[in-house]
Amino acid sequence: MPANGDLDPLEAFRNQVKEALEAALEAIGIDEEPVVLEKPPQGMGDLAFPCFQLARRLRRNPVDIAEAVASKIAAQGMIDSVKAKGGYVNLNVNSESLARAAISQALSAKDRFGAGSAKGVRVLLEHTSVNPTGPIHIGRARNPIIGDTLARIMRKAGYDVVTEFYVNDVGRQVATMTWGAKNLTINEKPERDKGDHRYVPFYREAHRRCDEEPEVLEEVDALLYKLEHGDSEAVGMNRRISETVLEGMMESLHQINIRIDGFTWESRLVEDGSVDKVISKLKLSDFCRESEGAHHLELESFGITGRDTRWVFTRSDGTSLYTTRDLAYHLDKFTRSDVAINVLGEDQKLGMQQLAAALEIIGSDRKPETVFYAFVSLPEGRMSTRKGTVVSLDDLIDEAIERAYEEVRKRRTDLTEKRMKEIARIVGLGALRYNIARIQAEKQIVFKWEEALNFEGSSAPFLQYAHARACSILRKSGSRLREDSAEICSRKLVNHHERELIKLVAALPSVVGECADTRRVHALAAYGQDLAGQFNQFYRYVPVLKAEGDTRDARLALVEASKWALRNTLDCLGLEAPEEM
RNA sequence: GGGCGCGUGGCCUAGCUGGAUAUGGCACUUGCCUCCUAAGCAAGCAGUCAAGGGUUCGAAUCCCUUCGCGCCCGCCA
Repeated sequence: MPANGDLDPLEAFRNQVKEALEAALEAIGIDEEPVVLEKPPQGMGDLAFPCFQLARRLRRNPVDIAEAVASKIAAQGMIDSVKAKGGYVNLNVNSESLARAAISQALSAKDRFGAGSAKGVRVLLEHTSVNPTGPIHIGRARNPIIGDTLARIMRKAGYDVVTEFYVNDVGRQVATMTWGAKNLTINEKPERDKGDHRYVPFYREAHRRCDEEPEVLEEVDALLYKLEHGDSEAVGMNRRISETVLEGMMESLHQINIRIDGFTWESRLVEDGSVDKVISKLKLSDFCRESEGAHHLELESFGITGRDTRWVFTRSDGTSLYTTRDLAYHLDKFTRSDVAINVLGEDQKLGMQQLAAALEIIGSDRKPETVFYAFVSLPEGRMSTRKGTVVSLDDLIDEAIERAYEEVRKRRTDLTEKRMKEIARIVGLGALRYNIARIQAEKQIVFKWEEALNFEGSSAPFLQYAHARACSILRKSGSRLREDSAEICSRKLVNHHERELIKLVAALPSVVGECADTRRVHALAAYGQDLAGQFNQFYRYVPVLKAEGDTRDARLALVEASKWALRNTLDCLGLEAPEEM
């Protein structure tokens, strides 16, 4: 039994099935066969044990084996029935005990329903970490959404999660921006009056001047050198500007319900000497080479391939590079966590491979885990700051709320303006997050407004609507849930719609645990859709308020349990659960 | 030149530790509001799972080749 077995009704069933299968296999003389279970297609049961592997090993017909195994399993506990079919042993869960377990847990755990027990594992989850030079655009917006959703899911599953943003305030890009802010006079107004947009015109112009005027480039280099050698004036100014930009970016993230627990400033790692320490260690390595004053590691033997297998970690003037500092950062992270996870764009894959090799070379036994995501592009191609084809997260947020407001107005005439605006915000921002979270991270996304702000079908409003419907029933019921809710549910909820809904509600803890362990956010979005869809069917076919006696009370309890399952799923996805819409 | 990832009905997508008729959604056609909010429900239409070969009793899933798309191979971050 896993630590949280008592909290997970489906897990309990799975364990009973495993035990029963092991005993049955032993009874027909088969030892040490790993029991692998799968989910059969609709209508064939709840769990299946395929006998084909076994058939090959024993040189026996899988159909016969399945029948022999099935005949040795008795219906008991949560196992309701066992049938052999075409080489599979299909098992059905006992609806009464599942209802009892799931309903009682959902009703008592409430907003904790779905949670796994504390694992005592410290997770440091780094996400977003974009350069503080300008606003976040949607090409990168997957990062905070995937990162925050994963953090929420892992927290729910019982990990101790701290999210962190690594602020790159040392490199050339930031130095370029700071140089621009200090030396240029620009009348062009930024797109928005917001910290992250403020220095964009300066940054853009400074960049252009660097390309065209060598002496500007030299000045930026000089500033970079000062920054890395602790010149207090340069460091102070750079820090102020970075902070302003960072604050603007955080405002945007707060709007989509994302808050980051901690920040590590890259400059700190330079100041406190940890970068120098890493550099000294690297220089002692057998893989280190020097060329014209710059140092690099020769990583060919670490499976790094391509035109260049060198990994440079100091420039000729002795200053460090981004990845060198990132190496120091990872060593720091390891002291504060048991598991370090990075959410990164797929362009960082080689960099992470090199980092892993460098970690090995300096004798670290730890490596970060990485969730890579592919970039979001526009129908006309890649987003480009220079071509001016970027869509900022701020634009997306505004558009989402605006479109949602139109939808609310179409449907509701009875609400106050304030209430409509509030619902529009919840629904619009939900749609935005859901549409990013629902897609497997490694798949490319071509951004289209009508998809990103979809309000029906596979979308946040679909889930939120089911939740609002549940709330509406509960609000109108005028009665309190009974103490013996779980018991009457197990007796009275007998029709197909009720039972299928219970199965999905019962699955929440397993789904959360699975998503957390595999670090896959999109699977929870898919579960949410199934759950909401099943609730909507129930809503359509099973009257609650018009039912009578125990049946009414049992159905009300199921609505309440469903409400918690929906709400907690929404919460893990970072979406708000409106009580009306 | 090399490496990594992706390629599933007109469009988006799940499944990818090999297994029973390939999951949902959008769009389209057709029903359902005197009934707990129709942002919903039901039915229909629609698939050579990029192509070819191989392994296997069995391949969307594993292996090889090819094609297409993305990303990377900086003393940038």
